[in-house]
Amino acid sequence: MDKTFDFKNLEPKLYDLWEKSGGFTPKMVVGQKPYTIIMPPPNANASLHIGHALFVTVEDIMVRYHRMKGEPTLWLPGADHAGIATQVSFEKELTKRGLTRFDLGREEFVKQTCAFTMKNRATMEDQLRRLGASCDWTRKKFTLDPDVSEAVFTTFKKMYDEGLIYRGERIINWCPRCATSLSDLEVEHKETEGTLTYIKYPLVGGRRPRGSSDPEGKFIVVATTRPETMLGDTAVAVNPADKRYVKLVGKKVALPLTDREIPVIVDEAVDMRFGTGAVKVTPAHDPTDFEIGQRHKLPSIVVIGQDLKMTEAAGKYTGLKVKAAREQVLADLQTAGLIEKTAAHSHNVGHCQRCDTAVEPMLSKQWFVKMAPLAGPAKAAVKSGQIKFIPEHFEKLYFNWMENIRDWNISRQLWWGHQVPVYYAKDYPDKMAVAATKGEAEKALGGEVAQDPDTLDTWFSSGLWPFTTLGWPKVTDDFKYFYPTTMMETGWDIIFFWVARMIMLGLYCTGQAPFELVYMNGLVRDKEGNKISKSKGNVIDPMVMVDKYGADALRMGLVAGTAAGNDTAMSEDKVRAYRNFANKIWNAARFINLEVSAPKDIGAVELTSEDKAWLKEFDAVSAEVTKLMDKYQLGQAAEKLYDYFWHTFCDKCIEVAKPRLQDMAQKDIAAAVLNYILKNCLIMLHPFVPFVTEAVWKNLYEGDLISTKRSS
RNA sequence: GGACCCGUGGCUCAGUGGUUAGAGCGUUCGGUUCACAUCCGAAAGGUCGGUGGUUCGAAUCCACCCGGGUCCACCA
Repeated sequence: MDKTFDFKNLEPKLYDLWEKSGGFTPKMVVGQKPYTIIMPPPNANASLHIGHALFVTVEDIMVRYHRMKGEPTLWLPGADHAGIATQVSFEKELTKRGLTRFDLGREEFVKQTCAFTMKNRATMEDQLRRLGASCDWTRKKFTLDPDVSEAVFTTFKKMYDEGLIYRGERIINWCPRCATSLSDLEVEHKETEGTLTYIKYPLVGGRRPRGSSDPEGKFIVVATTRPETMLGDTAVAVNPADKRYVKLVGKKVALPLTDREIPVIVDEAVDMRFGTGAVKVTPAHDPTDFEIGQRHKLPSIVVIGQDLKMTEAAGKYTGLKVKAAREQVLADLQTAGLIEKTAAHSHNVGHCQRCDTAVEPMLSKQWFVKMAPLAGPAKAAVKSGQIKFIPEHFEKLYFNWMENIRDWNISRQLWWGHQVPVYYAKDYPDKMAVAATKGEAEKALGGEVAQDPDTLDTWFSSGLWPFTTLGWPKVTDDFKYFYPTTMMETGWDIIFFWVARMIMLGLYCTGQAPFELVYMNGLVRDKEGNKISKSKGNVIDPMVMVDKYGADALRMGLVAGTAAGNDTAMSEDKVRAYRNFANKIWNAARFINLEVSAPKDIGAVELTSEDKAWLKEFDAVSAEVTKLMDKYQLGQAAEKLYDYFWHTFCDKCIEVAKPRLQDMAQKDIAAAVLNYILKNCLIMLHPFVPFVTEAVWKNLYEGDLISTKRSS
């Protein structure tokens, strides 16, 4: 054996041996409960980052642990097309070439994005191998695989037929850069400095409102941060309890800059303490206003188009960009003497999660999933303990979201993703059919059809992932045997995006909760606890760590001493420390290999009381580690093993044994004990540091099956 | 506005009712290089944010307070 563990040379060889041996493919034993993890499919649009390395490590540890216990163990790998994320990322590439997606056209764009994705996917899969991921590559899946897509379309149709998916004209989040609608989750709110403008709306035949700030009594004053939307106002609302306005309710105001008159109405949603207590209602451009509009059957007037230009409904402002329209509206109001005052006002403005462009709330016809009927069973599954979260407190977060759930906008005007399975008759575009395949649509519509250009929210297919990967809706052997799965391991940041939806859709589609356990890993942060980001320049590339210190070292660095759900601080120092640990294992084994030949079984030698004490201590550690593993306290299990192996086994057992190994009378006994503990430590350590333990094992117990010499 | 998390040695964090509170990195002193990119031994360093309570016993449970962070949310 070499003086040090040559991870650079050995790790890839070992992985190759593992993969070729078929050991990652489980044997399905009838009657034996399998241990199953469906890997969260990494987005196939970039290399793996340190966060991926963490989840791979945690999952691989659990999978190796259960596999070694003799359970049929499946870890199914995959890749996600990652709709909007990939599209935005590829569009950035195009921008560098001075192109937009519209220059390419949809077909060519999809083709190129696909090539881009496949290239990234291959890289990503290699990186998983380098991290030691013992997943079953024979079962790998991609979210755009034909069978997965078919399952997605089938689900869409089923939900449509059962009234859970509907098409509706509602206020959605519109990203003007991506030119698509977004779900509420894909919008990030940012505190933005704005201006609150107080605008006077003249009363029609009005009487002086008591306490009004308007001395003439001819106006009702509203406050807004979006003056240009006034062109689409269809009412002014006040709180029913607001005494200041009680006499104005039911009256009309003349909407400035237009020739329309709009009513003054009452609605609970109005906050008396904000602004003047009177609010302009623009149902087409504000979510609250939309709801007020629904309650009062107000018309919706769209004055801002998807291109962020004023529509024809905006009269003389038609064609102006929103910002220009705002300035013009303000100027015109000023001229008319209708601006009472302005005030600085900071408020939250939604931004696109992917491209950071300010999102425009907009009335639009989109597809939605009705969430309330799905949320009920999903809440119950967690409440009843059918699904458990680790750590438990994330259940509160889950309930909190479930209880305030709103319908889910699932249609996107993107090009990369599953095209919605909605078809229109070519000759009669009003005739629509939802069908799992084009053939079915043609049958239903009796002739040629055109497919709706929209695509699905990428998280829709993700929500089906635990079972589409196993062949559902076909009742395959895999589905029967491995579903429901055992554990879903993922980051707490996608608990709503993904975990909640998998539970809802899993229960809906299969009638069973898709997994028993949700293990939340934390975020990997830098040494100072900062979020890792390219812009901060504190990125730790997992592959660089693997190159410098080995995958075992990186794995230990990621999990040792961390707890589920807690963010973990990562540093090169830490990885270096565990590189030394991997080497320590190697050298302890090397020492025993040098000093001991053909060790006897501990049952075949006369143990001293001291030997018995060593073995007893080992047994205690072994029991404790097992207990920790079963409770998913991996960080503690890793630390316990580290501490025991280094500071008890190496520092004490081996040191004390050194003189005994020179003593003919003691030699066999000492050798047997050392060998026994080493061998069992290797077994327990293997899930954490699979490479060095495997290399040692092969050298000591299987003969030198792999060369430990550096290849020239 | 609602909800959640955290506050433990210089730094980054484990530990969630029970004997002298732990690890990694860092610091100090000594030894060794005879398995180890070294390694070993020893040491310094914490009234576990504060106050009150429950308990035979609390870093660990409860209440309040202070400090830090995060998420959700339609105050225009």
